[in-house]
Amino acid sequence: MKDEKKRGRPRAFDAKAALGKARDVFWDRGFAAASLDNLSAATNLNRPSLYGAFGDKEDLYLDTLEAYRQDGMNVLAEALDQSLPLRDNLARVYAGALNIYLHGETAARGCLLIGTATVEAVERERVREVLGRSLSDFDGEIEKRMRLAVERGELPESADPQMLARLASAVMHSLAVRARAGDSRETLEAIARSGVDLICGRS
Amino acid sequence: MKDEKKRGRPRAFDAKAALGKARDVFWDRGFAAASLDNLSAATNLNRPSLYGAFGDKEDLYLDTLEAYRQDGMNVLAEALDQSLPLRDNLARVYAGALNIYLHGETAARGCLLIGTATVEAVERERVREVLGRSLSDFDGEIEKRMRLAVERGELPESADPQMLARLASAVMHSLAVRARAGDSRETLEAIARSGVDLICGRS
DNA sequence: AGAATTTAATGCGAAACGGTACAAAATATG
DNA sequence: CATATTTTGTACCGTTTCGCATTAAATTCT
Repeated sequence: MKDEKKRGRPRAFDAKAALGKARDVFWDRGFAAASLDNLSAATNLNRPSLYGAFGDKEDLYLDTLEAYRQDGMNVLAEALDQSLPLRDNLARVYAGALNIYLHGETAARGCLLIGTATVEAVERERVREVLGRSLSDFDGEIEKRMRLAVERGELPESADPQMLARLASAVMHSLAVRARAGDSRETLEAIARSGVDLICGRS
Repeated sequence: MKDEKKRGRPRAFDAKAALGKARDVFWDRGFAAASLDNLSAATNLNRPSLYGAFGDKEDLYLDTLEAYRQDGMNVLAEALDQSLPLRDNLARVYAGALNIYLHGETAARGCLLIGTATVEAVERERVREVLGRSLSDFDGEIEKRMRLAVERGELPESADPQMLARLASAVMHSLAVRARAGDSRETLEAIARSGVDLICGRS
C-alpha cells in the first residue's frame, strides 16, 4: 500500500519532513508573513515542487495545522494515562504543552494554532474550522477524563465535567499566549501548578 | 493646552478617529495582512498623511495596540467597582470582554491583542513588549481586587491573590481565542460563568 | 503682503509577492 | 527502445507591497 510504484519521476524529498520545516516557518512568522521564498528555502523545495505537492500557501498551511493538531492529540492522550491520578494527568498535560511552547530562537513560539491560526481565523473559514475543531476535540478528550474522575470519586458528584474540561483547556490557552508574550518558564509553570490546584482541589 | 495654534496647514482629520478605523482593519486582518492601502481606505487618509501622522505600519499598529490597551484598562477598572462583591466584579469583567469580542462581520474578532499581536510578538520585540505589558497590567489590576477580597473575607486567608488573578485572566484569554475560533455567545457565557464559580467558589 | 511652516494629494519606483509556463530529467509501461 | 507520466529547476508574469519624492494648498508669523 505504500510502495505502489507510481508512473513518473519519483519524488526526491520526504513530504512529511518538508511539512515539518514549513510548519516551523509558519510558527515563527505566522501565515501571512511567511513567504513562499521562506518556505521554499526552509524545505529545500522549489516553489513549483511545493505547489505540486501541497497546493497553494493556504493549503500548505492547513496541512501543517492538521498535522500539528494530530500530534497534539497524541501528546494529550499520553498525558491522560488513566492509571494516574487526575492531578498528575493535568500536570502532565501542562508540562507537555510547555515543552512544546518554550522553543524558539528569539522568543518562545507558543502554540502554533493559538499563536498563528487565531489571526487568520476571522477571514479564512477553513482556518477557523480547523482551529475550532482542534479546541473542541481537546476539550472533549479532557472532558472524558473528567467524567471518569467523577465516577472514581476524584471529583465530587456535583462537578461539571464539561465545564471543568473547558477551564482546564483555558489554562493551557493562557499558557500559549503568555509564552509568546515572553513570560518566563518559571512563571508559566507556576500558573500551571495553580491551575491544577484550582481544578482538582488544593488537597 | 489643546488649541495652541500650530504654524502650518491644519490637519483635516481627527487622529483619534483615524486610529480607531485603522484598529478595526488590524483587528480583522491582522498586522501582516493589513496593507497600507486597506488602512488608507478605511481612514480616508492618503498613505503619506498616514505616514506623516503615525510613522510606518508598525508604528501605527503599536499606536492602535496602546490605545486598545488603555481602553481595556478603563473597562476593567469600571468592572472592578469595589462596592460590588467579587463574584459580580469577575462576571462584569467577562461580560465586558465578551461585549468587545463578539463583534465582527463574518466571524467574531475576539481580542485585538490576543488575536493579532500574539502572532507578531515572536519576531517583533516592540509588539512583544506591549503584549506582555498589557497582560501583566491586567493581571495586576485583578490581583489588587483579589487582595482586597482576602482582606474582606470574600476569599479564604489561604488564597493566593496573584495566582487567582492570573487564572481569572486565563479564562479571559481563552474567551478571546474561542471567540475568534467561532464559538457561540452561549458557549462563551457558560465558560465565563463556570470560571467565576471556580475562582470565587460555587456558593 | 510675503516668508515660513505644516499638511494634502498625486504619483512613482524598486522590491517582494504568489503563482505558473516551459523544458529537462527520471521513472514506469508497452 | 519508444512513449507516457510525473517531478525538477529556471525563468518569468502581472500584481501588490511599502515607502518616499515632489508639488499644491492652507495656515501662522513678520
